[in-house]
Amino acid sequence: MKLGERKKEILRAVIDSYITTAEPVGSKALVSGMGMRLSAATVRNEMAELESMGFLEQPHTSAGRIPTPSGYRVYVNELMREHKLSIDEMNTVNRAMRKRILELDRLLDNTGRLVSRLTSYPAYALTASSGAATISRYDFIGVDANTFIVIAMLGSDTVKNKLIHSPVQVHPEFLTRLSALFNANFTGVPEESITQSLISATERASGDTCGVVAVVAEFSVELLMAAKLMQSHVSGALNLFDFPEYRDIGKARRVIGYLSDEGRPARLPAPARDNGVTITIGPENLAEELRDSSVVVARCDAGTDMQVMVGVVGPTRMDYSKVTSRLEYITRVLGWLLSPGGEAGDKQLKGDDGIEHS
Amino acid sequence: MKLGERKKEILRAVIDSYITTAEPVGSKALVSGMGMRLSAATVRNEMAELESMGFLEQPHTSAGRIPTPSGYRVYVNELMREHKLSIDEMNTVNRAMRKRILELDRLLDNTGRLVSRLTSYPAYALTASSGAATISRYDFIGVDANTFIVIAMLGSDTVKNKLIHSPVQVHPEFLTRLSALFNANFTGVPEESITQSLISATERASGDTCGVVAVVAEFSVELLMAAKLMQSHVSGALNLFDFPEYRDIGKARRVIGYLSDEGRPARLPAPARDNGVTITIGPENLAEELRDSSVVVARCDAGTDMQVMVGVVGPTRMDYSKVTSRLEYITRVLGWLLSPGGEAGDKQLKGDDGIEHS
DNA sequence: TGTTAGCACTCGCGTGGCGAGAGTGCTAAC
DNA sequence: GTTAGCACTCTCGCCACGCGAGTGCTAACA
Repeated sequence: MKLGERKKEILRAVIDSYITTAEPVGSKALVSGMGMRLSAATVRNEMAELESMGFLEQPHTSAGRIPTPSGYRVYVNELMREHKLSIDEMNTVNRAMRKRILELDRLLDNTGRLVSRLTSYPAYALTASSGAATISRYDFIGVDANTFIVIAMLGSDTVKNKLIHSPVQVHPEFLTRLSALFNANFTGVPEESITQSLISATERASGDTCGVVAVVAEFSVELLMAAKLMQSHVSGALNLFDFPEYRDIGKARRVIGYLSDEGRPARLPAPARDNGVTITIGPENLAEELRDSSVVVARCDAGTDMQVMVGVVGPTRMDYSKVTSRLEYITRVLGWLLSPGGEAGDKQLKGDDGIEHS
Repeated sequence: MKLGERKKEILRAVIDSYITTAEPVGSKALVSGMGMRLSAATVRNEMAELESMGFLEQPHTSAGRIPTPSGYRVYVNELMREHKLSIDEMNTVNRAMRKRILELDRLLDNTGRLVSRLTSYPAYALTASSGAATISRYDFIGVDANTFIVIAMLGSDTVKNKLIHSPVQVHPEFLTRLSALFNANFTGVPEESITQSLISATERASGDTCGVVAVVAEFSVELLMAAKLMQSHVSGALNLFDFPEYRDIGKARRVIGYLSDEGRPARLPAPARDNGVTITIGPENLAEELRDSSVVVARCDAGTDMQVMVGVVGPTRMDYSKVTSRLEYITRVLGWLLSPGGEAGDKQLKGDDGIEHS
């Protein structure tokens, strides 16, 4: 099913126009709007053929044409013009990302916000890791007689803390003992290894009689579960309402609900390799809720067993070109920041001149 | 403007019915639906009078009546029947709150979620503190040669951490020096006292040549700003779409946008005293964006100079009675948890039998 | 005097017909 | 292979119409 040069041009013009206006585009509008050197009648014939090939369709007889999902498919695969980021936009990204945020989840949150601001579509960011997450170290800090802080580091990029009151006094030596025990027995183990018997043993060994050990263990399990759940950070959800295709509240609701619902992100599309971008158009989506939306998602790898996905959802007539280029740039920057020598990436952005030094 | 007993009963019946159906209620529907022992004609006369008093209005001639804001006002002030929480609901609250979360912002987040689940309206939670927030202690933990964690405690209930990579090696002695300097000079001071000259002095005193001090100082400022901003945690925003009055997307958007927008919460209503509940109906709201929504907000005090506000927004025909009772109960529990001897509150909930032991 | 039944009236809402406009497909000419 | 012309189709906005819910008024009743 090879398309002739002229058909390609017309298909591209139709999609470009539909992307910006959301109105079915007719032959007349096409020749006048675009700088077409063909007559409307010829364009009509071509459009009729594109329709029979399944790339265009008419909402009803005697209306203009709109692209079908397969139409968008060939558009993103071969027709789409590459969109360049302006210097301004690059600077925005660089400035936003240069804040040296090292904690993964805060970083993802920020990235999502940035993406949704830059694309004006709702955005999400989430991590997937092939290996099970484990806690790499514990620290205990006494605050006052009854209060202490436990700090747990997850892998090499996430630090979480919790403030704990104890019904009885906590002595510094008790905290030292806790620290030794947790660092010896709770680090490097997956969530399911934190069993009741391990907790009881630790309670005995530390001399804890009032459940402090249990609280710390519960906190640890919570962290490990959260890491496994691939929580997604959604931002700019309200942007969805700017698009006429989501005037229908139910539709918008389902999409936003789906994205925010934890656990669900499992069924979002994901690119196969580092720096890859995947575009999933309407019915290509696995999730029922996204069947009439499109998803563009970029991946960047951090270390050997963790991947970050940054994605955007919108109507099928999404501006694929603009979104793709921005996602690509942002995940590239994210990759620099997350690469083992994170500071190297940091240096890349120092310039603030928008010129890419890679 | 004293209302007769019968007028009160009719006004209450109209509002009760309108709250559940969102349809204008006519005289006939009233006498048949409710167990009225009066005839429709009499009710009609009374309703006409209530209308001339400004408590009811007709969307158009020959439609039923709907309550006006002043109608709701007298309803909440004197007509509303007290709603009792069921044992089940109390248990839900107790179980959800009993998790011993001590960090304020996580607690607020959870509370908001709980409220929106229990009321089916969007909920928000935020803190206001009369005194300026300050950092009460710093801790520095070395992770590896180039990496360390800084932990800052805000007041007595918030702990935040940040992972920092340094371009040069950080020695344990350097961290000790940082700790001493920050605990001496950065604790107990408001955000505006963290000046460039203080930072420079600290850099010199610590021997920092690569901006690590600046990063920690910036982190501190960020925390203090966030504490001052009264960030609000909004949950269940999507619930708004269940109400026909928010079918109009623009309206729903404005309300949700207003709540989520940081900084804005300043203009939300707030009760004057601990455990108080304030109901603000439609045009009574200061914020333009809330002029046709109602807000119910409960306050509970934690310590001497911090207040927590938990609120709910919805259409003016909100179920004030249900919402008020739930907010009251939840903030009471929150108050126990936040009271200086937080564990006392914890004990109140131990029973899980829903019986209130206070 | 307060309450009730009856009745004419009002007005929003949903339905159906109508005309305008946009866009198409087909055919014939270039 | 391309273009101009023309009849046809279908949506959308507009308007008139009738239904029904609900009212206000009046007169009769306890």
